[in-house]
Amino acid sequence: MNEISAKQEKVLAAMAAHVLEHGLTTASLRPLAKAAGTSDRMLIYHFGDKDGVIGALLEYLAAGFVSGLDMAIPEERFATKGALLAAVVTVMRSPIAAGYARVWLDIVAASARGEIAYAQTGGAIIDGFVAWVAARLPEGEQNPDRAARALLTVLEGTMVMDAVGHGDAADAAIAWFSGDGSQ
Amino acid sequence: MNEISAKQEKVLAAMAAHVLEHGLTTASLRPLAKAAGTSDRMLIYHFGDKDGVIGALLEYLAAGFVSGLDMAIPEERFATKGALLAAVVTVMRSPIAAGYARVWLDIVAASARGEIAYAQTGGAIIDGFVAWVAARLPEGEQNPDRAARALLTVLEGTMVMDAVGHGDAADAAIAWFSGDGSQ
DNA sequence: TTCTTCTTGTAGCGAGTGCTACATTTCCGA
DNA sequence: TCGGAAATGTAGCACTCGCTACAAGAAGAA
Repeated sequence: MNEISAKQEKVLAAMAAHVLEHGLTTASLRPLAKAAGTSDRMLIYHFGDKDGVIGALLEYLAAGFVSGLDMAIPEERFATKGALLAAVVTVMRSPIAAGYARVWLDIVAASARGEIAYAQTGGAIIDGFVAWVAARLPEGEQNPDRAARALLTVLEGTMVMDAVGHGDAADAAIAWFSGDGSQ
Repeated sequence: MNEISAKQEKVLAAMAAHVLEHGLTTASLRPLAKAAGTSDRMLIYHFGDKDGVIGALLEYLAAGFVSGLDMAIPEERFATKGALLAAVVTVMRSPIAAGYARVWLDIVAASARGEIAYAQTGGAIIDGFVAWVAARLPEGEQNPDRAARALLTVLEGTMVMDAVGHGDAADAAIAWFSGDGSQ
């Protein structure tokens, strides 16, 4: 359905790099076009309007994120839920993931503001992420879906805490999640 | 230090109401002024520049939030950490708190984007919140500060999940936090 | 009253926003 | 080689943004 030429792909890649550095919701057409070596005129021509540009960008970024995540953490079952969470948090804290974290929090804030396009994309990303986590949970988990969602919720919390400079709190949550909370 | 007249207070209250409905980072001077029955010219006059307006607004909103939270959940020790988390989540999901959740996620996203003023305010809010939670933790908690930070991290995760329409995942995390994760 | 200081309205500047009208070039099939 | 379609450049429109210059009223002190 979405036939994109090699040229389009290059444009998207360049814009994605710009967005990963500067944020998504603050991006405007002219800077985006400049980063991609084209003009706002051309972006509108190819994507219809700004929403089209943002939508394509979101799709591109989401795909890049999951492939990067798969690269960093191949599909294999972890010994404990805590180890899996710690591994994902480590990846999310790496410099190359920082841009994705920024964009993700932009999506979340826009969703909370009621922008349904963002909320839908955000929900879809979470759905994919739940499956991704469930496939890496220790074997014998009674309710993998439920466990994956709980783990993801804690992960989201750590991203928020990291964003406001409270990685210490995030660490406390990870440690607590890894133990049973009693220590 | 911050002497604010009754008139200023009214202006701030009106602007806060506007921000709670429409978001913080998307707010601009003219709509803000209109909501407060004044002019952009006057906002600059009283607060210096837009950063001054936003700063005063953040201060006002933070104060309103903690007083509302104290009202909803007075200072008393809960029987379990899970019960405390569930109580806070219930409050945060109430319609009157929705605006604060929106604003909070705006602050988080701006912090991630590197806007230090927001990051500092966000960090301070978390600090206050940690103390607030610690004071309500069950007695006999070995490390209240650590437990409070872990609880808060999970709470932040639930807010993110709620924002993107995955309250179900948040519920899973709450249930898991309340038990020991084995059920 | 007169003078000074505080407060407010009017108007506008320069920059940026998404988007469009119009003309031109480029390219590919007939 | 020609003709139509796709692609691109130039210029600009109507709007919003944060902020400011200037002047006029309001209020209080002398």
